[in-house]
Parts: sequence; structure tokens; C-alpha cells
Amino acid sequence: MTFWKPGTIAPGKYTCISAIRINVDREAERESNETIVTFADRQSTLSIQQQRQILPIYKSRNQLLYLVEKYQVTIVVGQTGSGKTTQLPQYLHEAGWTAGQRVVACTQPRRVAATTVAQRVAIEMNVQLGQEVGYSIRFEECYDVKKTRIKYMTDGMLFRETLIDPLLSQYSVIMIDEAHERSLHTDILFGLLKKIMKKRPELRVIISSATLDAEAFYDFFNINTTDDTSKDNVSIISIEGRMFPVDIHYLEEPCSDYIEKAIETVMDIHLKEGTGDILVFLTGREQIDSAVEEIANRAMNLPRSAMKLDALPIYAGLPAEQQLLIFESPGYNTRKVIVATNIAEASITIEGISYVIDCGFVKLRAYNPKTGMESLVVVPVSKSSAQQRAGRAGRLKPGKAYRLYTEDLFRQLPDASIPEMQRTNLAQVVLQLKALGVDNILRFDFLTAPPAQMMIRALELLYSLKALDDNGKLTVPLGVQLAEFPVDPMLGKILLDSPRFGCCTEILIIAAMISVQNVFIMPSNATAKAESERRNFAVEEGDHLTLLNVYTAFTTRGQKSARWCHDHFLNFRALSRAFSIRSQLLKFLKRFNIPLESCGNDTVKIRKCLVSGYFANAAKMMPDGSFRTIRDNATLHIHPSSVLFTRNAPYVIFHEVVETTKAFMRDLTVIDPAWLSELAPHFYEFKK
DNA sequence: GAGCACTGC
Repeated sequence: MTFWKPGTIAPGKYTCISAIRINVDREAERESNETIVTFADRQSTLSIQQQRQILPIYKSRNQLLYLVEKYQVTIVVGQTGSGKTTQLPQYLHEAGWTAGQRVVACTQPRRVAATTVAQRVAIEMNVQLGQEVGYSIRFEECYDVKKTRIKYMTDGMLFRETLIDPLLSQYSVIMIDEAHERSLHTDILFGLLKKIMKKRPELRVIISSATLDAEAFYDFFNINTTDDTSKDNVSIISIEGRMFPVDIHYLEEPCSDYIEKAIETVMDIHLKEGTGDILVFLTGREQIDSAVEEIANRAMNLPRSAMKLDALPIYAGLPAEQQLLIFESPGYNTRKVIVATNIAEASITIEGISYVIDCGFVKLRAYNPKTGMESLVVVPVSKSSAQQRAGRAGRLKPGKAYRLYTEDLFRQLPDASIPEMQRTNLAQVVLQLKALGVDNILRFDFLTAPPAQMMIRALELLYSLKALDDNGKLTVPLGVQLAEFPVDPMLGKILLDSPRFGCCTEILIIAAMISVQNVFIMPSNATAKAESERRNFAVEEGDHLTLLNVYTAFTTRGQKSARWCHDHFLNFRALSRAFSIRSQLLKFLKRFNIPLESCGNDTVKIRKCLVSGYFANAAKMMPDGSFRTIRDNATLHIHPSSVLFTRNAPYVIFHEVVETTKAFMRDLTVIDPAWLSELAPHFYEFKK
């Protein structure tokens, strides 16, 4: 595992954040690690060119170049470690695809992947990062408009570029990497690229995927309607990977309690199997914390002859300093057990894992278009997910994977998870497609179309926000500006409406804070202390103003320091990110000529402004303490993380609903119901 | 009355 070294790649202004960011994933990262190892051991070092030539993909170099030349779309199926991400763009560059100021783009679903791959390729090409090879991710642009020939970027960034240059005219080849993950932006790009290729027949597209959805990609891009397959405009090529074999073990009988089974399996491996660390996949924080505690308990009763056992949790909500513990070497005669959420499936890679335990479930977001509610549900993993999890045991040497379900059950699992496009709120996507001139959203060419009802729900919301007119066209300037904003439309609306209430300064901070997660740290062993720290920031008006307080304290008293955050049980990473988001949103507001006024301590103005965007999310308290939405009388509850959880609040607006054990409202603010009829008369007709 | 998978602009 490598870490960002401040001063080496140091992207952007926020070196302090980069320095603690963990380095991740896949062949890109694997290769960059190997470089570090070989540089350290000069005697056995292969030259960089020799290293490139022993990669599995090297054997297919000429064939790949031939296919890209001949076919508009090439689908590259390659397992982890094939080298496709780092090599393919270089081959294209060497073969002349970047001549004449043209650029080869390669998208990644995650920021860190884009930066680490670009760094590795710059080393291989012996150029300075940001010159011939660059990257583009949110808040960090590291490329030269004139010089950069190979550009790695997040898929979201390439999508942004389509809003400025709809034909993506500077690119000769666009490679969509990790397409099997089916991220929202990757899926939108599929549809857009298909359109662009009709207008730019010379454009080449490469779809790279680790699994077997290649057929679906093929059918989507193939425009040959005849039976003569020689006229197809799409080709597929498969590249071997460079993984070590992983033995898969299944249960003979299904188990009823996979947490207990996981713990037993850990203890079993520890006593019976050879060296190597253990990675356990569970679904959420609560399960992970309790499993870690239980493993630690049982580890105390190990026989004296046995190695020690060190159990550590990892999930996204954990503060960075605790996340980093999993990369530390476990100490003499000790085996590490890392208990993880899905974060360890693709986002974080831990070296030294020889054993994987897969509970067979994952927590996923689902969206109910009928109610507009999102829920977090635990569902069985897909086959490709299970495969990816198992693969985590075979990175450096052969490993073993223990699936806590039967082989028969495995066969019944779906091949792939439901794409994000089909389980998310589409308001922002619809708005952006409208901005791209896709008037009939329902007829847009999706790889897999979201349910029509989800699109209709999104259109209704946009209409009620006045982002769309009666004909479904973007309104000017509101709809057009909302489409450009990198926030969801309701949040964008309160930013653009803030001048009416003279509270732009405050709304800007609230919008940035709402956009980040896990601001408050709640360690399971110091809950009371953390709660009391949080209460110091809490105000009776609700969570939005509490978040405003936290941010103000962070930038003034706290001087944006990690130490101060730690002392007050606040997540430094989250607050630093809010700081970046605030700066970015401010640039948009300036461009839109929105005056940056402060309303001082007038919370009524701020709360009214919130209502102007969130009027649809209003609820009324019932005598039993539960809530009913004003719009359709649905039952909701206050999330325990809200500062209003223990207070009386007759009327509230909320940022979102997350359904877990109940339907919980998150991020609430107390309002006066009269504001609803005042600010959203088109939405509410009150009977008195 | 009691709880927050993971990304991304």
C-alpha cells in the first residue's frame, strides 16, 4: 500500500487532504506499487520498457491497434492486472492517434484511480505529470490544454465536458474503463457517445470491462441491422489477467446468522491455515463494529502457541486516521483481520490479504419513485461482485475465499447488480440531458432504461421547481443555471433563490455542508462524549443551521485544523471537502451574477430560503411524535442523528428520506407552515 | 423514541 507523498504528485491546492488520502485500486495501483518495489531493489529491476512488455496486454498490442483502426467501438474484456488502463492509451499515443492536437481520454469511476493511473503513465513515458499525460477530476485539473495527449479523468468530468463541447471534438479515442461497474455517469456517457459517433464517424470508443456484460455492450453499440456480421461496427477482444488463483469454498448448508458464521470462520482460518491476512465483507457499520469487538474477545482466549489476532474495521464513515490503521503492519507474530463494507471491494485495496470471507450480502440504495423515498436495503450480492470480492485474496499470491452460502445459492445470484441509473433519483440527470438538447428524455438511448415512472417523478419535481416550463423545456435562466450547477436541483434552487432573502453567504455554506456526509464522528466507545460535543453546535432551528455553525467554527475558531476537528468529534476530511465544494459553488454564483449577501443572524430568512427549494419535502408532527408529509400524508420519523430528534417541531422541511428500519428524514429544519403557501402556492393549496 | 453501503460533478 502506498500513500500520497506530499510534494511528489501533490495535485491542486489541498495537499494536506491528498496526503492522507488512501491510494487505491486495481491494476493501476498494483502496477504503481510494483514500480516502487522494483525501484527499491535495483539489482532485480527491469527497465520500465521491459516491465511494460511483460504485461499480458502487450501480446495483443498489434491486434488492439488493428481493431481500433477498423472498428468504431472496441470492447476490451480484461481481468485485473492485464494492464489495459495504463497501456492501451500509450499504444494509441505511440500509433499516432494523438497527432494533430488530438487527445486520447480514459475515464475512471473514482477520483483516486484517475490520478494514480495518470501518475504511473507519466513515469512510464518519462514525462512530467500534467504535460503530455494529465488528469482531470473535480477540484483538481492537472493537464495542459496544448500539450496533454493522454488524459485520465473521472467519468463525471467527461460528462461535464459534454455540456461545454457536445461533440467532445478534441478527443480521437475515448476509453470508458471499468464499464461493468455501471456508474451513473458511465451509463449516460454510453448514450451520448452513441449519438456523438453518428456525427463523428472518425471517433473511436473503447469500452473496457472486467466481466461478461460484453455482449450487452456489443448489442448496444452495434448499428449493423443486416445479418452480415462482417458489417458490424463493434469488435470484442479478451485480454488475460494477471491474478493468482483463489480457491473458492462454499458452505454445505445455508447458515442463519452470517455474522456469527463469519467470526467462526475467522477463528478457524486463524488456527488452521497458513500466514496471510483475512478480509471479511459485511454490510454496514453496526455489524462491523460488533464483529470486530467479538473477534477481539475470542482472540483473548487463543491457545498460547497460536499467533495473535488483530481485528480492524473499515468503512467510509470512519475518520481517516482510523482508516489508515488497516494499512499498518500488524506487528510481530500477529495476523490482521479487516472487517469491511463494500468499500474494500473496489475502492480500497489492501495488500497482504490471503483469505476473503464473503457474507454474500451488500447494502444498496434503492429509490421508490412512487414516494420519492430512497432506502438502504440489504440484498444478496451479484455473481460479479462475489467474484470481485474473492479476487481480493489473490493479488500477490494464491489465496482462498470462503463464501458463507451454498454453491447452489451462488448459482441463483444475479450476474450483475442493478445499474445505478435504475435505482436513483434522476432529477439532476434529466436536467442535464435537457441541457444537452435531449428533449424527449423517455426516448433517450439508454443501455438499460430507468423505469418510466422514475423519469416522470423527476420531470414533475423539475416542473414544480420551475426549472422546466409547460412544454418541458428548460426555463431561462433558472433551468439552464440549475443544469450547470454541480448539486441536485433542490439544493441549486435555494442557492439561486438566496438573493430574494439576502442570505447567499449562509446558504452557500449550508449547501456545501449538505453535500458531504459523516460530518460528526460517533465512535462506538465514546458516544456520550461525541454527543455532548455535537450538542455544543446544535441550534433549535434544526440541522441546516447547526451545520452552518459547525462550518463557521471550523473556519474561524478551528482554523481548518485536523487537530481541532479531532478534539470536537468532527470529521476533518468531510469539512475540508465542504470547504472545496463551497469554493466551487461560489465560482458558479459569481458567474451567474448572484450577489453574495449575508443576513447575519436572521434565521427566518435562511429558513424561508430553504423552503423555497424544499417545499415538496415538508412534514407535520403528529401527537405520537411521528410525522406525516404534507403532500401525501406518508409516515416519516426523525432520524436519530438529527438535532431535532429529541425536540418538538410541529412543522419541518427535510433534505432527504432514508428508509432503513423506518422511513427517516435526514437534515431537518423547523418551519412556519404559512411559508409553504407563501413560497410555493403552486404546490400547496391550503384549506382553512 | 434510537441509527448512517459506495461513488461522482
